[in-house]
Amino acid sequence: MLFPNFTMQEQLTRYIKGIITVKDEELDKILSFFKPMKVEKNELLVIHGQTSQRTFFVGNGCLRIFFITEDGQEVTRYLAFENNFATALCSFISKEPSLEFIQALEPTSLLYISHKDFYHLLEIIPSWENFYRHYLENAYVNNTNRLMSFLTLDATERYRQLLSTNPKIVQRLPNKIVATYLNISQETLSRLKSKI
Amino acid sequence: MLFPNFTMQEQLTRYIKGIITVKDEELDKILSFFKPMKVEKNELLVIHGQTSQRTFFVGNGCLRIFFITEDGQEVTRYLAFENNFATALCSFISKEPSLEFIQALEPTSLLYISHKDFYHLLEIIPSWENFYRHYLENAYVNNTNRLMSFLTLDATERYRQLLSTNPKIVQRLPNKIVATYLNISQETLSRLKSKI
DNA sequence: CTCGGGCTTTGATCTGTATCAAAAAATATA
DNA sequence: TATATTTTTTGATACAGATCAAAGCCCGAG
Repeated sequence: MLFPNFTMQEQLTRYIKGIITVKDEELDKILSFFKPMKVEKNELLVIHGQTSQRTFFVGNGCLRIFFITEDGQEVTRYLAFENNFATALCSFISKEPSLEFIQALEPTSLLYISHKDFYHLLEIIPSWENFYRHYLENAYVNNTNRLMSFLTLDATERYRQLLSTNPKIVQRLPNKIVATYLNISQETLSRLKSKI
Repeated sequence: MLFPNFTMQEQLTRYIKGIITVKDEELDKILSFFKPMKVEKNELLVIHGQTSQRTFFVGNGCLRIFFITEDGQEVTRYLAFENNFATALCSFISKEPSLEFIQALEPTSLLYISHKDFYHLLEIIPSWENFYRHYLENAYVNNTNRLMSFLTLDATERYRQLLSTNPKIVQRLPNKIVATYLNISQETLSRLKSKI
């Protein structure tokens, strides 16, 4: 392939333009800070305790953000398929070491930008502040919805909701992972799948 | 009292200056959009289904943001004491009707700004965008911590965590409310308080 | 001071979901 | 194709916390 990243840069362009209006030279500047990268299935991109220095944009494949509880249980906080960003956002914001891991669940090609470059863009490109605002707003709304789903729905209802709002997750990922996303045990997921 | 709002404006000034650097005339402009208001105990400020047109800054007293589940349970999403903002943020962001209520739990004096004016400030005062960014970042981090606490802690652990990070909530508010904040029944809260 | 209505506590019971264990099925490896 | 490994299913049991019910307590209104 002559231009292996052509498509991914385009995908990102489309994503950005869907949110903000930018001049072409600004867009070029923005894109110039995103580097392509390929990761294998199960590879870790951010390791617990490490300051998250990068934000990822998935071109193809899937990333999951998860953490591990005191008694060793994995909990999946976020799943990003193609054309989505994935960041250990809390650590990105606070600049504290990450409590979370980021892992590829499939062979994944992505673009990444460093923390430093991301903040640099905030300074040199006014509309990037706007982009970030929308990104934060969106992350906040998602998180709140997820919080509400845990506070108000039982396991079956959460699974039903996931099926209707995000069927890809159930279709593409193994039960094991889906269960950690719904915060139920594999056994319970298996049982309620057979009932629905 | 001659200047009943003097203190509250000062409180807000201190809050804003703790986050961003603003010129005095910018600050005056900002403050000019915040109007004072008093609400009685139990009074509702935002009603379910209403587009949230306001953001509140608590001068004195306490506001809670809550929603009601399908089977009629109240769930408290956020509690704001003095020197804190309270917004039905999802509805503020999406401009959709609010799924949440905002209610005073004590006689409360506050400053409010309309949605429209808030966005107007974003346009005319560049550092306000910065303020809002910090506000969003902070809201996001809080929400994520709360999400994690529900995913990883049992009732007793959540109560202990609340006691250590936010003792005011336990001290100032009736069990009933604390229970809806921890998402446990009053009976369970009563039982675990007696054990600790 | 006292009466009434809400809070809080205590007890008994029930239920959703976890956990443990093992079989069955699917997938990867040789 | 056979074998090893992982994932999913099924069954049995245990438990945290809900719900229902009733008694006790507190605090404000008159």
